[in-house]
Amino acid sequence: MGVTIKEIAVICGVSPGTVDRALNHRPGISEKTKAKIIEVARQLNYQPDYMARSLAKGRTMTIGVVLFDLYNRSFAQLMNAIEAESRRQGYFVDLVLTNKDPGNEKKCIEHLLHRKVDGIIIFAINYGEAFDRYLKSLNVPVVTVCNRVSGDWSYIGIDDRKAMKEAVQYICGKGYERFVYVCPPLSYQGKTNIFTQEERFAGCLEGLKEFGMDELPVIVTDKDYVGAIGRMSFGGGEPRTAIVCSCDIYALEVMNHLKGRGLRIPEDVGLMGFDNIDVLKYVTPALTTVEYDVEQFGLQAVRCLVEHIEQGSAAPVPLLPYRMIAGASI
Amino acid sequence: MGVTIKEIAVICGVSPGTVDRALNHRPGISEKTKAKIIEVARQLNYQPDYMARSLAKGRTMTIGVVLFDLYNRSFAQLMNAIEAESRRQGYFVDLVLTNKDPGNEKKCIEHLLHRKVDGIIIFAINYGEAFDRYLKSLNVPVVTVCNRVSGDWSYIGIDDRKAMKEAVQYICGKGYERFVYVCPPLSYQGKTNIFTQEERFAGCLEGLKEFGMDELPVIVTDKDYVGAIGRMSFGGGEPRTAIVCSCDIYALEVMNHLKGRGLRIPEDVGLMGFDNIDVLKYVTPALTTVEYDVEQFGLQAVRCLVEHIEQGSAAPVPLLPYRMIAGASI
DNA sequence: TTGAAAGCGCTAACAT
DNA sequence: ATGTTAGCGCTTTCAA
Repeated sequence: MGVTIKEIAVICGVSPGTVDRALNHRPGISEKTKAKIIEVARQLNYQPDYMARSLAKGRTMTIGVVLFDLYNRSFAQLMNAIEAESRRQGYFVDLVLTNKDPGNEKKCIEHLLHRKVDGIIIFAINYGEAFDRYLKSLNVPVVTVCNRVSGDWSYIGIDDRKAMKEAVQYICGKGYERFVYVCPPLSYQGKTNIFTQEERFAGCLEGLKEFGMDELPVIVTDKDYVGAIGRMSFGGGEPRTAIVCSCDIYALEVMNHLKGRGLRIPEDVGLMGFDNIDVLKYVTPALTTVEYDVEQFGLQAVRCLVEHIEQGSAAPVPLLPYRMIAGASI
Repeated sequence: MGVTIKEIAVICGVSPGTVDRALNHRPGISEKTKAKIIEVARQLNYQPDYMARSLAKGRTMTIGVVLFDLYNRSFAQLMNAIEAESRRQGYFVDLVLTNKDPGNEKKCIEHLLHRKVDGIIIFAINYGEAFDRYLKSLNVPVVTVCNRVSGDWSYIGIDDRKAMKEAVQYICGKGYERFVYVCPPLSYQGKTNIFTQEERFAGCLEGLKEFGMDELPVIVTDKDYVGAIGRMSFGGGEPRTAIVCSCDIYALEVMNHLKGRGLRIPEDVGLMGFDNIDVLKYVTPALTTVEYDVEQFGLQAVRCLVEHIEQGSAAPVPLLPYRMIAGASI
C-alpha cells in the first residue's frame, strides 16, 4: 500500500501525532520539524488514506447526488457542474439515479447513507410531509434542486411560475386565441414531486388570466399526449392555437407529430417549450423556449451544501435568473 | 450515530467477533446464536459502517468512473447504465470528469485513488506507452471503454473500423462520386486518445478502396470544420458528394450549415453520421448513422470490472454489435 | 462454537 | 513542542 503516517514518523524520528500536526497544519509544532516532516512526506509521495481519516473524523468528504437519470440533458449538465465544483472543493461525488421511480428513491438515499456521505443534493421525486419528515430523520444536510420538497430545505432553482407567466403573456401578445397546455399528470400530488411542473402550470393560468383570456387552456396530461394532440384540429378555420409545453422534450415530440401531419409552425399552430435544452439548435423551426443556467444550479447547490456541511447552516440561495428565447415557433 | 456491532454483541451477550460471523454468514457459529444475532440486528436496524469495513478489509466497494463529460449524450447514457449495474452489484460509484483535458485526467484518476476505489472504468483521453505504464503503476483493475489504451486492458466497444467500412460501402452503393470525411484532428497521437476516431477513419479508407474508389476522400479535420465545408461547392455541376462525419454531433452541425445554404439533403449533398444519438429523432431529414447499444457498454464494463476486482482477472469481452440505420440523408 | 485481542491509518485528548 | 494513548467500527487471527 501507500506510505503511512507511522512510517514517516519513524523516518523523522518523531511520533505519529507530530506528523499529523505537520501535515494538517495544526498548531503546536516547531517550524523546523514541520518543514522536515512535510519534505519527507513529499519525497515519499505520501497520500493520506481518506478511509482512515473518515473513520476517525466521522466525515467522508463525499457529496451524494440523487437524480432521476442522466437522459434528460439538463440533468447531465447539472451533474457535470456538480462534479466540477465538488472536486474543486475537495469533495468526492457519489451518484445515484432513481429512474423516476418513487419507490426507488429511498433505496438510493439509503445507499448514500451507507456510504456516510456528508451531505446530499437531491432532485426529489417524492413529495409531501411524510417524505419531508423522512429527509429530516436522516440527520444529514440536504439541498434540493429543481423540485422543492418543503420550505425547510435549501432550494436551487428559478421562479418557474413567473417565467411561464411571462412566456404565456408573450404568446398572448402574438394574437393566439386558443391555448393547449401539455405537461405531465398534475394529479399525483403527494406521490410524485411535480413542484416545478405545478409552478409552471400555475404561471400559465396566471398569465392567461392577467391578459384577459377568460377561457381556460385545454390541458393535456395524458401519458400519450401526442395521441391527444393528434385528435385536435389546427389551421384552416380553427381558432389560432398555441401549444404550450412544460418542457422542451414534450415540445419536440409534438413538433415531430405536427410536422408529420404536414402542419406549418407557427402558421397553422404555434409551439412553445421550456428549458432550452441544447439540442434545440439542430431543430427547425427554432423553438421558442425559456432558458436558464443549469450549470449555475449545480455550482450553487454544491456551494450551498458545503456551507451546510462546514458551517452547520447556509444562507438561502436566491432564485436564479432566466430569460425567454424568442424562436420561430410562435 | 447508528448501531454498532459492539452494541449488538453486548445485547446478545456474545463477542463482537461472533456478531461479525453471524452478520456476514461466516462459518464457526451455531445456527441458534446466529439466528438470534441476526434478529436483534434487524430489530435495531443495524447498518454496517462501510468506512470501518473498508479500513479493515482494504476494499471500498467503490467503482471509479472517468469520463470526458456528460454533455455528450452517449456518455450520459453510459453513466446511467454504469450506475444502475454498479448499485445492483452493491458497489458505490464515484464519478470524475476530465472535460477532455489530458492534463486533467491524471488528477481525476488520483482523486479516485485517494478514495481508494476498488477499480476504475475509464473513457481515456490520454494515450500511448507512457500513459499505459502510468495506469499499470496504479495497481488497480481498470476497464477501458470506447477508447483503447493498449491491448493489456479489458476493452468494451464495437468494431468501429468494420462498422464505418460497411457504412461507406453502403454509401458507395448509392452512387456517390466524391467523399468528404469530417472528423477531429487525427494528428494528436500520443497526446490525445483518438483510438476510436482512427479506427473509423481507417474503416472509411478501407471501404472506399474495396469498393474500387481510388480517389482519397477530402479529409476535414479543422476545428472549424463547418467553415471548411462552407468553402466547398455542392449540387449543380459538382460531382455527387457524400459528407461522412465520424460522429453525429459533427453531422448535425454540418446539416445546419447545409440547410442554411439552402442545399437539399440528400439531393444536393449526402450526409452521414455515427453513434445514433437519441436527438436524431427530432431532426429532419433523418440522418443515416450507425447505431450501437451504449447501455450495454456500461453493463459490460461494470461486470467486467467487478470480475477483475473479485476474481483478480476477467475474461475478455467480445466486441459488441452495431447496425447501420438507413435514414434519408444519403 | 466462541472469545480475546490486534490491527486497518488517522485523529484528538491528555500527558510530559 | 512533542509523545502517548485511546479510540473510530469492523475484520481476522489465534486461543480457549
